[in-house]
Amino acid sequence: MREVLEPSFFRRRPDLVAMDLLGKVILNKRRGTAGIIIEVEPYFGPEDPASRARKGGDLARTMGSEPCTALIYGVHRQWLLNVVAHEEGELGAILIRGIIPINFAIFEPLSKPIYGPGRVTKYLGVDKSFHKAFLCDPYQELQLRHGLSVDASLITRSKRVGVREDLPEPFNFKVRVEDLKMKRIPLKFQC
DNA sequence: CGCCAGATTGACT
DNA sequence: GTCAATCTGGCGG
Repeated sequence: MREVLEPSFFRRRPDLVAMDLLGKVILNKRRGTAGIIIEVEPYFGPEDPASRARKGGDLARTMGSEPCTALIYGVHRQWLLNVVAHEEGELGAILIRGIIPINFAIFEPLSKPIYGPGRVTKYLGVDKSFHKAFLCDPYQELQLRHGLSVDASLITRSKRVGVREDLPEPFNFKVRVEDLKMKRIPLKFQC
């Protein structure tokens, strides 16, 4: 447990990956910051009116790159952290919108949740330099690791935040913090 | 090359 | 409530 996620985890439909990312851990090894993911949004290919995939260029190319690659989207003076996720030959990425800061070593919360994709990257110390980093590699500075298991019944769905033209289905996924069972888990390995 | 819009945030009227 | 900062790609001249 608590190891990095497998790339195959991300080789599925972005909405399914998004839901399963809730409870997982994002870790910045260099900075020593980490958080449990509590809010995400999937973005799909060109059929998704809110997706940067339809714009082409580097963002669209990155959305089609190796699943588990970081995609850093710069907008309005924020860096937004996404993880590439898609089936073979498709495009997709998951936006990380909320975390609970944790002490990774003892796996305990450090503070109230952080909501807002720009605030998440600011807390974690993620910027453009992490663009295209591979997050399923234990030797990378930025990693995605296993964390808590979240029951599907505890996931709330709503429309994606801040998009003008959204898909008919609600694609914002959240877990309520009080529904997360935090328990002390001894660290089996050092990182 | 200039200008616009967007998956935002925080400061200020 | 309003405004502006800043990154990227599309579009128009």
